Amino acid sequence: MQNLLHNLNPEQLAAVTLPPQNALILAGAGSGKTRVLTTRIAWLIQTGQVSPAGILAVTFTNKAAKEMLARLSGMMPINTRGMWVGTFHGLCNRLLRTHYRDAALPQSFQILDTQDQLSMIKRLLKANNIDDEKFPPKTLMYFINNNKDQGLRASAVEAYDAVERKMVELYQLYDDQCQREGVVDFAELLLRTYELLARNQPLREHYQQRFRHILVDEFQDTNNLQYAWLKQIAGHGTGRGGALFAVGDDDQSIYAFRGANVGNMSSFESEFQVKNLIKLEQNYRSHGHILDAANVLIANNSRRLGKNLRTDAGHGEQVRVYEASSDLQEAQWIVDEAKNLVSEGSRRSEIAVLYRSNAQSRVIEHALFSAGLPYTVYGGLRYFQRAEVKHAIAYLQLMDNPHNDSAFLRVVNFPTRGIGARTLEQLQNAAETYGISMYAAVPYMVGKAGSSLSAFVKLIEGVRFETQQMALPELVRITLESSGLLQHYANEKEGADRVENLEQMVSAATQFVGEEGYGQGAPAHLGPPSEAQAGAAIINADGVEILDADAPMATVMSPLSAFLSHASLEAGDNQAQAGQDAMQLMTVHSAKGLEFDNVFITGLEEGLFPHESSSKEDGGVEEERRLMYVAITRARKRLYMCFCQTRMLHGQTRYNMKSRFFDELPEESLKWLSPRVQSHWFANKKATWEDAKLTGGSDNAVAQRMAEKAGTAGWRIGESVVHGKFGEGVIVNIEGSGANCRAQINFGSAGMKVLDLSIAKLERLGR
DNA sequence: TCTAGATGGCTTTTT
DNA sequence: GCCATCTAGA
Repeated sequence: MQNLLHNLNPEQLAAVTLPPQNALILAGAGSGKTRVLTTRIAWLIQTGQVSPAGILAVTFTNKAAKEMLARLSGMMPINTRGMWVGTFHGLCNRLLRTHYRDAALPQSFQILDTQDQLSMIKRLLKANNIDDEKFPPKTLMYFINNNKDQGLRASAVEAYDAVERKMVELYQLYDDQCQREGVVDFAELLLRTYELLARNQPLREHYQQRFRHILVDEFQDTNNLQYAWLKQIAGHGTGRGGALFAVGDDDQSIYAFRGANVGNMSSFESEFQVKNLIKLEQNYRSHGHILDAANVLIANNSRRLGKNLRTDAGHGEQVRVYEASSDLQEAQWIVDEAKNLVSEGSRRSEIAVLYRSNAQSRVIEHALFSAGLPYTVYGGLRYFQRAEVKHAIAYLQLMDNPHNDSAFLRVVNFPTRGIGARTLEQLQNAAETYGISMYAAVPYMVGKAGSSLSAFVKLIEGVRFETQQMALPELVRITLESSGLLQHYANEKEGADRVENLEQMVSAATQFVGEEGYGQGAPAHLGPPSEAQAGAAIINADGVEILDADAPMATVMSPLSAFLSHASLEAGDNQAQAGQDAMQLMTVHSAKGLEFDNVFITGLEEGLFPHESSSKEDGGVEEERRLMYVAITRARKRLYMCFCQTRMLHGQTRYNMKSRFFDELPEESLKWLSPRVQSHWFANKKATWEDAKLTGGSDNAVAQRMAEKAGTAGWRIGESVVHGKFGEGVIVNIEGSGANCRAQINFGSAGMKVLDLSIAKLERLGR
């Protein structure tokens, strides 16, 4: 116990040892949030306040769940079994598998990932002859998901015009189709569980009584449905529910675009009458200047719960700021600085390059590659999303649930078996006529089309039969061979990687079977034990027998079903060579939760960061500012920020102003590495900053002489200017010469203006 | 059925 | 400028 609580600061200690009541912990970046969460759980158990079975800990990502479990088992001698630690989706999956009948799902229901969902919607639109120009599949998908995230079924959605009414209609058709196929999308996992518990009182009360302590990580990222789910399981308003311990940071809320509602934090505070609010403001990560920058920046946001980070680490170095003439030069500068860092003894893996959007990585990657600096880019295709792996998964899905039309369509003609579009169209019509799956509709097909289709069905049935008694890895191997997938890719010229990925599936299955507690030899197909065997049967006060979803997954679902869930819910790693000491390239979003000694924040330009589309949305700029806050607080020792005058974007050269966030940072914490007058026009003339110095005179003067020669009244494209009315801007283009010279100037928030250079009162922005 | 060429779109991301 | 997706034609 002493050991457990030792080294906690007073706020952390207070949070860990709070009485068993609802609590909100405002945990700033680098304040030891995960530590508090896990120590709280360990403390509750070790003081005998709760048994492991009374703990429910919810996270958003599998990574966070795993980390929590790892830390817990390192902290406690007792094992973590019986404790529920997982993602919202993972926990819901477990509940639905156990109570599949009450949830009106087939036992082997399958989970659609985003790709599957979209292709399903496309199919739906086609089948109903809907113009997909008028109803873009993606729009419909967002519509459906957003409504589910709000807890709204099609029947509950209010439509105000014809288009919306149609969308609602399609939403209903989509749900019907999912139900027929026995598949659920991600949002459905949550909504279905919520509805299950709402409808089923004994079940609801059972879980409410069981979970005495519910702990939630990254609470600011919850959407409305997730919050409702938590309220339900915590028995809000019943007077006998468990205590909800929510940990979050409103300043790090960066997922509003996918439905997260920071407002849930204050709703929680008022609705649960939270008396225990603790702020963790002691930062153990960053040096002073970095923290000052973060604090001063985020203070520009209104509607904060209010929090200020402090450190004992001392000021450290200033934030280094660099203005490049072009994105190419920005990348080169990063290379140079990174080389310096490495030669000063930094590990490459302690250097992170952050950007707002993925498109920015290309130029940087190119520069790093040319310089021979090893790097890894986060955010590529995940293992289970690769086409060949998805194909293999589809075959496995058909073994487990042949009525999954998405899986059927994906592989019915892959590798090609002479089953063309027309055949499938007919099959689809038949399926629709009889209200059955495409697989089930095959016997209704006649002629040549019919025979090639039945051959496919025979293939699936054959493999299913052949593997009846086999363990999962063996089943996977047989499937890969019998389906012809391995052959197909082996024959392809560039198929070696794909073959390797497919073969990796066998080891993935082996590993999975071991980790999930299935016997290595357990038959993959064997149905789960009867409900009486699975978990402990519980008799509630009304004499109703309830099965608790407590049993290990092995008793709730077959190895094959479990493996398929795993493939959907945990798309796998996307990190390349993990072993190598490589620089880390990623978006600011994916950097959340990570920390590095050295961090570059790149592309700090108006329109890019803050992103231009954010200014249209309500509160968009505040979210961008939080994103910037997240970026800054990733750095431990050294932070770099950079931007450029010229950038290639969408195939066009753009001239952006430096980000407004620079004006919101404390000047004394910044160190400008470059004067502000270098223009891209120079760069185009292959004149570098050094050249300008050599040619003599002040740099400004040189630039001006060159501009005057060009007859642009001394002004250059790319130059930063100040206008009395419009403020700071960047010259984007100059037309005409002499007295008729007019300039197009991007004034950022004041918009784009065309000004007559002989009339407009402009001043040069120097530094 | 396969391939080349045209088209469109383009912020962020986990499950 | 790049990528995924669609379409026309061999």
